[in-house]
Amino acid sequence: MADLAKLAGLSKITVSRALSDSPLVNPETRERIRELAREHGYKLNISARNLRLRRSHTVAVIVEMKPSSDRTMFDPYPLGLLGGISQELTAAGYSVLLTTRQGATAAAVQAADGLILLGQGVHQDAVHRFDKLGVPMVVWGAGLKGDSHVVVGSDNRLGGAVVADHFFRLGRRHPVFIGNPSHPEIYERLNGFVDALGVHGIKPLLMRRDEFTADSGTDAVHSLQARKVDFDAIFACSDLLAIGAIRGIQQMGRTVPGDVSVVGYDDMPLGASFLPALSSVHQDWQEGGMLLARKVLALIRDEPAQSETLPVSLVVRST
Amino acid sequence: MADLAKLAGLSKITVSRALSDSPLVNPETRERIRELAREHGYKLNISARNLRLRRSHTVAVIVEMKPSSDRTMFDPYPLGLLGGISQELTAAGYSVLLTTRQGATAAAVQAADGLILLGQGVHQDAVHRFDKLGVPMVVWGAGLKGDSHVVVGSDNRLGGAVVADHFFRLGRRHPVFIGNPSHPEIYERLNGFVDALGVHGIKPLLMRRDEFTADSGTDAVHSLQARKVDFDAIFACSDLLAIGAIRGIQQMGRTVPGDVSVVGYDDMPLGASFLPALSSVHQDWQEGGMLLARKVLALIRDEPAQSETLPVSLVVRST
DNA sequence: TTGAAAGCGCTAACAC
DNA sequence: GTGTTAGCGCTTTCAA
Repeated sequence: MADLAKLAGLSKITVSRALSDSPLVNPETRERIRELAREHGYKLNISARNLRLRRSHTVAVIVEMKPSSDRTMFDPYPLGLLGGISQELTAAGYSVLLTTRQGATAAAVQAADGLILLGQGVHQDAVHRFDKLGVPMVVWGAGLKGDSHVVVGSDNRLGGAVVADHFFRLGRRHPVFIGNPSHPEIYERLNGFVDALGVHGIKPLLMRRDEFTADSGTDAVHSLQARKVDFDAIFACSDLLAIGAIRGIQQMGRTVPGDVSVVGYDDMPLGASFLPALSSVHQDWQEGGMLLARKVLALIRDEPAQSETLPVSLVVRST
Repeated sequence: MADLAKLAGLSKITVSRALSDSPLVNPETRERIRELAREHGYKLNISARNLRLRRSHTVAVIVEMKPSSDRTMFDPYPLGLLGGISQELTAAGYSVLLTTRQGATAAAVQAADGLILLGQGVHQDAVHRFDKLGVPMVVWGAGLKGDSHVVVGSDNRLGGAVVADHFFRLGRRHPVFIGNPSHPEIYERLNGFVDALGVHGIKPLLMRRDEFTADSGTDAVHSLQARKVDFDAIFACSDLLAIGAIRGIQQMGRTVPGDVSVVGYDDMPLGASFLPALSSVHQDWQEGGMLLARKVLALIRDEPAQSETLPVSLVVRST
């Protein structure tokens, strides 16, 4: 900047103002300086600016990247979120600092102006650990009632409810839920499902399955068969589970959707091109990421921010 | 730091040395200072350090996040890479700055000490754009011969070759390749496949398919049938394609693996729990990410770094 | 083994 | 509309 100032015959501060679009500077002067900067390949020194402004202009995104079979954290899911987050933060002049839980002790993370937690609900210990940093924080997932964190997540209750409605309208009266309700998000799906069916006096059966694999889905259906359970609809809380369930149903000699309706969750590409094409609950990850970003930004600016749930939609295909 | 110095009755610089593990400082003094720092929740100001050291201690990772059907960029893939990158860079005291191509004009990205490009091969225009930044850069994908970029990628030629060997040992003599060889990585797979088969005097058929979906795989098989092609093995360059191909084969009234052997690529979770369980070429994304990170770090330190390909392995399951 | 001085590149506050 | 001064918090000389 000092060099540009010398070249332009002006002072450093005028250069600074010109480059940061300050209204204090004469438009012509500004253009001249900008041109000079371009010409000489000038680049703003972020560290110096951040030091001066006492801000890092950075938001740390802490991701659970260990692909555990326990959690649907592999899939298109995290990338969609990250895309939305990145887009929104970049537009606001903030950087996205990507870390795992282990890496979160790094000085750069501690210095972040804000924190976004992905892949762990509010219930996890991790959240409390990061609470202590005293930095604006937003969490993806399902909120706990009475919890004071800002949580953004898709409306899992609604997800359960729309599937319930769908089944009821199809005349299904013996629905089954497959999944692991000890995950808060899954628990909400189950809840929405149960409540919406309850209105019609229907009580679904819960088949608890911890793994989110196709095998696990097939196995669940085999169990139903072994227990001679009468069922005509399955709501699986992941697409892989759903696909496995369909396989199990076909092995029983029954048809989908003739004898049994099946709906999955997440609307993964594989489901759409599966045969029969899987009906599934769709969530807009990108939008979720953008919302997460906007919330941290609000908190950073000392503006209020509330938890928010995103709508989901049922994509009805052939199952 | 000045505060800590006052508290300890020492000078700023001694505090700085103590906290950065300088051998110049008395071990007892160091411990005393560290204890003090902990006690008072002292946090290093990264911007100030970076300003002084004239480094950002940041590596920008530029990801193509638009999930195009053209490329398998959704999937576990990028997260595995990102995990490896993050792990390695964090351990070296560097931060991972995540951006998209659009966001790459941000000042923070321009200030990065290094660049990692994901999701676009060396052939893309994007690479040349980033070249101009004059920052150490490493690219994921397939290299071009004669190209001077540092490229890390899995050994796609080997991937093709192991599948060829596998087919030959099974007695298959009429193999087909399904995929889009205009992608450099896919092109290499095809090449390895063709060359390894050529040794045995076998010439595979290329079924060009641009989409990496299951439908596209099914369609490819239907085309083979319509053209009355005699085939007994299919190498699909994605798992989704392979699954679609298997469906097509079954619709023809033929069996997998009885009549036709099928191998996919990427070894996605869905393939393993597909029925029949899909054989696939496995790549170690995590390791790839770590390697990418180590290469940029080397370049940043002005050490030499060469392109490198990672081995892949064929996971033989039921197809 | 410790310290004093200097300065990295930027911008807010206050003149003019 | 432009300039001067000062200082953000750190580490590399150089000196003791």
